[in-house]
This record gives sequence, C-alpha cells and structure tokens, in this order.
Amino acid sequence: MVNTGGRPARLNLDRILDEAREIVAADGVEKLSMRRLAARLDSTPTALYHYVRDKDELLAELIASADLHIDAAALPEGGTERLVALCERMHRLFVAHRWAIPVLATGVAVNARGAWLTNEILTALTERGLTPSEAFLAHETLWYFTAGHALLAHRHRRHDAAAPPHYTSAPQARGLAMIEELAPVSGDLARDYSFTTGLRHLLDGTLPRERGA
Amino acid sequence: MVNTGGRPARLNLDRILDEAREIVAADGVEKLSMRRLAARLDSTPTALYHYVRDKDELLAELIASADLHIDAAALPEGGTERLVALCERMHRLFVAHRWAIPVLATGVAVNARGAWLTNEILTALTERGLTPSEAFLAHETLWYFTAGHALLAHRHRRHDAAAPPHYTSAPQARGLAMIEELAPVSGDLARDYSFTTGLRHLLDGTLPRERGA
DNA sequence: ACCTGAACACCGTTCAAGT
DNA sequence: ACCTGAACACCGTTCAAGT
Repeated sequence: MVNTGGRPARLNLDRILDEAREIVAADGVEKLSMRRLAARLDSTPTALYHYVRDKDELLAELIASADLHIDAAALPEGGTERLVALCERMHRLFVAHRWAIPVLATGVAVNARGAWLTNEILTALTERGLTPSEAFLAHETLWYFTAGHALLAHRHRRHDAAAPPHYTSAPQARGLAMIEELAPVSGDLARDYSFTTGLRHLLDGTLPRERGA
Repeated sequence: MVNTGGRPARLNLDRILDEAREIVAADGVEKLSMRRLAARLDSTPTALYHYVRDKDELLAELIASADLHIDAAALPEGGTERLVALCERMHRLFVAHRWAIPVLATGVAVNARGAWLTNEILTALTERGLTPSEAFLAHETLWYFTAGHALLAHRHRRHDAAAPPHYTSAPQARGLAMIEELAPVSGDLARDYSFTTGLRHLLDGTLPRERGA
C-alpha cells in the first residue's frame, strides 16, 4: 500500500486526470470513484481533495482536458452536407463520452476543440441562411436532440431476457389504433431509425408544408 | 424499530410503491434507497427483495403505476396545434418525472395513459399528412428531443456561484467568430429559448427551403 | 503544502436462519 | 411464505493529526 520506489509518490492534477481517464475508458464512469482512483495512484481518497474540490470538479476537469480529435480536413467544404457531417461528429463525440453529457448540461467549460465544433456548426447554419440569433436557437435544438439521442438510444434492459418489440400489443395498447397498427412493424422501423434520420427531421421539418405557405 | 400496533406490519407491493412515490415526490429519486424505504416501512432492506427483484424493478413498477393524469378535454380538437399541445403535455410529464426518463429509455412498459398519449401523437401526425411509418419515425425524433430537453435543460451548477453567460469570451473562444459575436447576447437568447421553440424547429424545419424545392 | 487514518453517514445485494 | 440479522463490498466527504 505504501509507495516504495518505482512510481513517484507525489500526486499532481495531471497524474490524477490521466489515471481517471484510464478508469473511465476501461470500466466506465460508474467505476470511477475517489477511493478506487486513489488506490490506483497508491494514495488515499482524502489526498485527492487537495487537487479537486469534489468529484464533480474532477469530472469537469476531465472534460476540459478531453482529447476531442476532430478531423477537420475530412469534412465537406460547405452546404447542408457540411452541417450534417458536423452534427454527426458532435453525436459521435457524445456517444463516446456519454457520461459527460449531464455534466456539460450544467454549463461546464468545454475546451478549444469543443468550442471550435460549436463555432463551425453556428457558421454552417448562417451559411445556410440563418441569422446569428436564429443559428444560436437552432444550435440549442440540435444540442438537445443530439445529446438526448446519444444518452437514450440504447434500449438495453438488464433483465427480461430478449429485447421486446418496440410497441407491444400489451393490454394497455388495446383500442389504441395507431399503436396496434404499428406494433408488428415497429421493430423493423426502429432499426431503420438513426441519429441522421432525426437530424434531417430537425433541419428540414417532419411535417409537410402547409398548402399555400 | 419493531412494529407495534398502528400501521400493519406486513408488506405488500402497493404499500412499498406508495411509500417510494412519497420519497421521490418529497426528496427526489436520489433519496430513494432500499434502506431508507425499508426504514420508512418499519421493515428491513432485505424484506423488500421478496417483492421486487432489485432496485431497477422497483423503479419500473413505479413508472408502470404512475398516475399520469392527462386532461384530454382541454386539448385543441385537431391540426398542428393539437400536436403541439400533446407534445407539451409529454414534455411536462417528463419534467415532472425526470428520473423516469433513463428508465423509459431501456424500454420498460408504460401504463395505459402513457400509451394513450403516444397513440394521440401518432394519430395527430398522420392527420397532418404522414403515413403511419413516417409518424413512427417522427415520434422517435420527438421523443429524443423532448426527453433530452426535459433531462438536460437546467444549467444549475453546484459551485462557481453565479451562472456564467451561455457562451463566454473565454480564452478557448478566441478567434471563433460566431461565438465571439454571440457571446454578449447568448444569455438573452437562451432565455428566449423554450421547449416549444425546439418543437417548432422539429415540426417545420430549422433551415429555409432550398430554392427550387 | 501535502498527505494519512479514522470516522461519519451512507449505498445495493446475498445468504443463512428464524417463524 | 415472509421476514430478520449479519455480512460483503462498496460509496463521498470531513477533519484532526502528522511531516
């Protein structure tokens, strides 16, 4: 338990964050605890409190120092396809760092690469004809949908064995015409649905134009 | 600690769920623990495991037995306004039962009233011109946005005192034109943004029509 | 300044034992 | 069948004490 040669005994924020990142990558955030982290660093849980105020601050530091490598060169040059590609990048980052989403929602600072992505999306929106203010509002909607999808789109039950059909013909669906109609095909339809499906809804609208508009 | 008259000693699922609901309503889900729940029932944590397999099942039962009173009479009769009103109802339910959202995402069964609301939204979508399959896909998008917004739209930091402006002019924003331009007004714009703003984006599209389309 | 050890106030879950 | 008590394997955080 006591440090004897080899690894340096003294802590610093970088060592703490590196080790924390390793735990999250290998076992998920749910396995990141002050106690486990300290043990991995041959230290004590309480020693960590000299470097971060609490666990929330540790998570915020983890996000601020995250390596968000975005390959800007691979993006389409302009138009709607660039916007779609940027949103897909954002979605992929969120899926990879799902645990960070609720922390981001509290308003913690992102790093330069995260800010760059936001700026690119805002720019792409204005290039498609929105004013800066409209682009801001559109980005809010994109954020909620993208984060929501990244966070919630894995119907993995812990028990109950095989995944049930999306809409069941269970007793509570009796007499509900649309659900009864969709029940047999909802599984296939759900498989067709992707983040990009929803993204297109968001950009182009889900409803047909009102006649005369 | 031991039961002496007054309340009945024997447990049953209804008593357990009622007490659990009271804890969640009064103190939030984070305060709902098997131990606290058992103590409130003058019982032991382990006794609860005769009625539910684990805590996840307790939460699923809580959702299945939730009282989702939806005032159908107060809804507009038809058209887009009915659809908007239904989605706003769904949003309000999600905000009131925020803790249930991640559980719902795993695919647990909702009760008859929840199924009714889904059916009404699907019906409203078809009445606006979508095929049943298109309505299903549109409902998926609505669900992710609505759940995402309900879950993530409260920028409440635990520390750092006053809420910071939405887009800061922090070092990481240097040279990012749109963020720098929006920084001074982002606070006001964020205040203007509501669930309904995003909902309209979703239904009507955020982008202007391509010319010639 | 940096770190330890003990302590406080908690968790979910299993399992053998009692009635 | 229904319930208890002890136990296992954990949590985040505070605080007095050591160097």
